[in-house]
Amino acid sequence: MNSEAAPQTISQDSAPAWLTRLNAPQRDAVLTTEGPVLMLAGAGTGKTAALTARLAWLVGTRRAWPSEILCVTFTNKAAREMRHRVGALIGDAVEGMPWLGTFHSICARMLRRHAELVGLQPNFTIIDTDDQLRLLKQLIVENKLDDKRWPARQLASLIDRWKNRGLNPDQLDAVENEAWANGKGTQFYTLYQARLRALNACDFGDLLLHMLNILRNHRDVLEQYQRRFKYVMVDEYQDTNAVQYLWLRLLAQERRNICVVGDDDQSIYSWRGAEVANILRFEKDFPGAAVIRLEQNYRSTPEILAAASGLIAANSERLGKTLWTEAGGGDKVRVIGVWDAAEEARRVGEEIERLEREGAPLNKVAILVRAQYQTREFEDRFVQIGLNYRIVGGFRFYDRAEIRDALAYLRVIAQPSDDLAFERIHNQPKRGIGAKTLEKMHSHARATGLPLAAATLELADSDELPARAAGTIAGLMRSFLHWRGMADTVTPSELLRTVLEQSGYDAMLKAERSVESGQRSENLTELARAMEEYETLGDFLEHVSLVMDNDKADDTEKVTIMTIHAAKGLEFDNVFLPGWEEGVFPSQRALDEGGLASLEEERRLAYVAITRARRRCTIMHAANRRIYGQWTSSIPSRFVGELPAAHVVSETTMTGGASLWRANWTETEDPFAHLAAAAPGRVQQRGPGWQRALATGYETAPARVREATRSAASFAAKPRTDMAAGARVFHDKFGYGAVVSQDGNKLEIEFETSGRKRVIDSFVKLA
DNA sequence: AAGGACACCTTTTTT
DNA sequence: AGGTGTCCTT
Repeated sequence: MNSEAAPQTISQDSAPAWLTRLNAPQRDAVLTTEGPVLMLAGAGTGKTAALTARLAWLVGTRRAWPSEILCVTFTNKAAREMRHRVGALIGDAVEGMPWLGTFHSICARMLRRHAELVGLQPNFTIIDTDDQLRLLKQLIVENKLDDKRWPARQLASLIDRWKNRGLNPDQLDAVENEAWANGKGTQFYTLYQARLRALNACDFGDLLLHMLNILRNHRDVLEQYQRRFKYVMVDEYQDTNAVQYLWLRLLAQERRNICVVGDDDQSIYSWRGAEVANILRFEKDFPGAAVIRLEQNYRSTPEILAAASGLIAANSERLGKTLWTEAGGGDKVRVIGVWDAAEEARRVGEEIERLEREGAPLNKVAILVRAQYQTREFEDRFVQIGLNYRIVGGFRFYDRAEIRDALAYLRVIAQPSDDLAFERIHNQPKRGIGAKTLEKMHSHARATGLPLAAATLELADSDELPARAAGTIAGLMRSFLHWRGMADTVTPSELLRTVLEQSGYDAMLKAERSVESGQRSENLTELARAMEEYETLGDFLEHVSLVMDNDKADDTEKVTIMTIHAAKGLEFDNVFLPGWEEGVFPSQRALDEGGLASLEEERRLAYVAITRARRRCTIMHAANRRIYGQWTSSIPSRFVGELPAAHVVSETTMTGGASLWRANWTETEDPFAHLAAAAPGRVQQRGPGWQRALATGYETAPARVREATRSAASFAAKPRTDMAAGARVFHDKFGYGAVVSQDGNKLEIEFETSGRKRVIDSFVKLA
């Protein structure tokens, strides 16, 4: 799309090219500007195209100024993308779209204007999860609860849940109140809120809850925003939680020009309070809503679509969509069974090297995992074979200790009452202020009601502290005064450089002389560089807490490794989906706790995963995996079994194919007996995935058994030469035993405690 | 006050 | 298995 075509006005009869390029339902979604609109957009159906066109249309036809449109997304990435694409359609007008952003950043912007209505100052701090936990732990300890029995994490997640549901402390019912420390829910929630207010701070949940409270309690403010926002648009509506829903409803209920876009089949965030119900009941909330279905898929091959559709069909409670595509051809979805996670990584590595040789760009290859811990195996392997990769998510840039320290300094400068930040750096770098002194500081702060930093300054002026400690503290406080004075005259990034230098932080890193400390210094340099585009410290700090992420632009070609959650909304030519095993995906937790609802969410997650693929999708399951450092046998995921057989082809890399698995499992013992026993309620004890694996890979001749090239070699191809009958050996699971016979790479061993077994020689070492 | 040993708990997923 | 938090030692 070129940005020269930037019509500022559009008349109805000369529709711009970007509009005529849309398909009929997409165009409907654009042109139905008045009244409520529910856009049900399946995966890959051009929902962002429709949404951005709609925005451009509203602005281009002068129905609204950019500043009169509220456009909400969930992630910063989505907001950026939308801003970018709208810009391509209407040009610079998009610069003036202050209300395009995430729920959190938009609410933060609003809350700064009305902070005093909820007892905050406009420069309030937004604390992150880490600060939140430290704060809660302090509260728990101060109030004489055992923080082992009642961990801060648990309280944090309860409070989060309450906030997500729009509940203030006084709105908790008896059940919720009981949920923490035998009826102390309300008390601790209240204490926490009071403490935050005293710190002039709020957490992520507060951004929304405070704004909701303001809109509820201050008619004038509500009306001001209702007048301002002529149109409201919401992306990923299936992911909204109760507060977000209530907030939107208040803002949109007057004009009713609200257009929500979503896909109930891609609702994967119920664990953080999202309620699919919001999208399911939209038509009830806004009677007369136009319902527009985007069902033509522009992304995937028919085989991939069919596999995904077949899988998701197993869910109940769907609004129902039928994805179709004009494209033809394409490979079936492959399902590959491997021995263990290491082989899984080897196999993926080989496949990717092959793709690379065929000229496929690595940027369009992704490995999507269920949980972060699965990435390690791939990382290890790719480092070994020298394959460029990038891991998205996990630790963010600003989660690193040195970045958080630097930010803590800046926070204290920006806001002297930020006790959490002050506490973080009071002895970083080491100044000889330990637990004892800190305790005195805290008790003095409590006694006087002063912020920690101010109380500390007072304390340093008294004889309460040893002269030495008092001296260093006084020095530190003088530094802060000095920096605070500088803040108005120098740029944020200059300020940071000064602080790092004068505080001794730089010196501390230099003195360490390790590889990591060098890396840390670089990170801090990077931070200072990132700050250069901000004019004020406040701007920067807000960006850090709400917007900043670490996907830096990177021009080198890399394979992407990330969680399925993080991949939502993205697409790749080639997608690898490892770890499709019961207990991994669906996750054990989903199986244990959430019942059918959470199993269905896992299935939606599987659906999201498959629909990321444009050309080829490869699903893998390993027979053995280490979980919590313990070797565990696993059976293929039930989702494997639910894939429609006509669109799937199964393979195994096992050398000797069936015999190897059978030798170990089906003939000698049932390795899954414990799994079956652990799930008495399960109808099919082994799950359909197991049936499929047996049927396609191991019982009958497989459709296409691939002999592994390199991957199997390390564990199966070459028998060990250091084993002979009679050798005493050790096996992780079975313990000590004596080799009875050797058959290729398989050993028959008489174990001292567990009897005679057939095992793979690589799992055994000489004792 | 600081550094080291040990117990422990973990793995969903993120604004 | 590995990282974190707590306690014990110096």
